[in-house]
Amino acid sequence: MAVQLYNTLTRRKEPLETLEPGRVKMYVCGVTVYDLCHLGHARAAIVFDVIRRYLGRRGYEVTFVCNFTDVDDKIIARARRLKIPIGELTEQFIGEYYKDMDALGVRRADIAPRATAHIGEMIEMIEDLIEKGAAYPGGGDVYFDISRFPAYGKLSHRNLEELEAGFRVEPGEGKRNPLDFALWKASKPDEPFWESPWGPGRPGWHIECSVMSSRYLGDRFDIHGGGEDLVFPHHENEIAQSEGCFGHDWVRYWIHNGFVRINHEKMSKSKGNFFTIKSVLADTPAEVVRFFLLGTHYRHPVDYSDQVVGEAWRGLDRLYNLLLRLGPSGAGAGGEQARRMKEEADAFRARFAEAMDDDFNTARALGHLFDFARQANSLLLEAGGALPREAAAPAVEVFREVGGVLGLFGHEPEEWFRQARPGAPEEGENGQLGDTQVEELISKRTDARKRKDFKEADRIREELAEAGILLEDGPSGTIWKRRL
RNA sequence: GGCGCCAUAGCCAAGCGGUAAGGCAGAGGACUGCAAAUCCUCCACCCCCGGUUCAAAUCCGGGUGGCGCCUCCA
Repeated sequence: MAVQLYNTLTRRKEPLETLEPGRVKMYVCGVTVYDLCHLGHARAAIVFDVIRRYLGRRGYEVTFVCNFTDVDDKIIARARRLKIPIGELTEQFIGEYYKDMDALGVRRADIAPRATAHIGEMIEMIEDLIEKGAAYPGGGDVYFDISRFPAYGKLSHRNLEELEAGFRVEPGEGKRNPLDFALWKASKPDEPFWESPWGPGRPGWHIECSVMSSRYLGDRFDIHGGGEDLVFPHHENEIAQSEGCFGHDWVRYWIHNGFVRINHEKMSKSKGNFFTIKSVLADTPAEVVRFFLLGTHYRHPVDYSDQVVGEAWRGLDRLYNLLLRLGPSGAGAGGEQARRMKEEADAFRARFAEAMDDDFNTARALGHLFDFARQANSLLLEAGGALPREAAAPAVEVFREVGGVLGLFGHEPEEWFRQARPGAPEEGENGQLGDTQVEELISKRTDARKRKDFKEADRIREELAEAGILLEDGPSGTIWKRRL
């Protein structure tokens, strides 16, 4: 059974049939680097990161291209305000982008091209479009001629009449038709520019993706992705340019992710209702963010709130707790449990694949993961709380596998539970204890428990509790977690 | 105004014609020196009204309520 994926172009799920067997070429629109990234960028990055990882796991050789838009109005405006060259500004925010995405566990693209490094090719493509009669210069600008591309609107499923009806006419532009869009913009005084056959200027936004994708993936490729706000006009325009230039169908599958919302509204710069990735990661582990985001299907909106993230965190804890329990090797004869653990792990592996094959349904996949966790916990219980290493191995292994796809379970479970929780005493504050202090107290308590001095044992438990440390006595000793 | 998406338990969420996954929270029970963790049990007639069908949360029509795109936006 092939991977099924929802194609914005056809509004249907379709089986993935790649141009070349066993290979997937995908291009995802990256960010405009003039400011810090927010959670909306994080979702897009994580969604396509997971898609890419899954296809890789599924046996495809994936080539993943994700660009940086490093010249545009906002970049120019901001650089001017800061009185620095745009290159300095974009360099800085590309750096911040990588810090954020690395922190979120987003694997880097195979190729991350920058618009300004492909200006010459953009000019060539624009010239080509002019030659083909699909574009025309006007007053130092160059526009794409919508009337020459009858299929315009096929991605966003609109027709020209509808579009014209709602279009806001912008004055002072040399367009023949209000829907025509700029391929090249003449530069104003004091703006950065590149020389071109039409005079000094800079590329329009859309042309860069057509140029860079074809440069690295060829003039046809399999998957093009981005946030759903890019469907119109950005991706529609890309199609017009590319198909107008190449003279054939361009991209096979269009994938768009839904928005992150705050109080039911789209998170966006202009609304000002955004959280930067940095601010979120200041008090939430990256894996919690991933887990939270992957708990909703990628095409649906997700509402972000402290409450919901807290719930996700506790859910992830449950999974990590299983990993914790699978760690220490128990003595017991785990033959029967070992056999069943293997069965459960295999069954889960199959269900996970089934869910992911169905339009990358991570939410359903996580549901199966919790089912599996319950089964594994039951087996652990039957075995007296711990299993021999060989018996636990299939479970640990399948966790590794799905973790590798989802970008989860990258921590040692002990370490996971020892990270600071929000509201816990701050480092250096009264009551905050270091790991070694905690462990000393635990060993004192263990001695006390051996003497059946439960009063002293409970006193130590209480002391640690006040410092935000939770103790759990298990078959293989006492473990501790940092808790509120 | 045009086009489109969504509406499932206290909260989040899957579901794509065959009689409601999963998580969080809550209740009861088991286990435990205590506790936590874990396990078991319980907790939804799927926004409303019509229609199609042997059968609808799922399809069609009409409401109501959210949201998005049409302008830079992941």
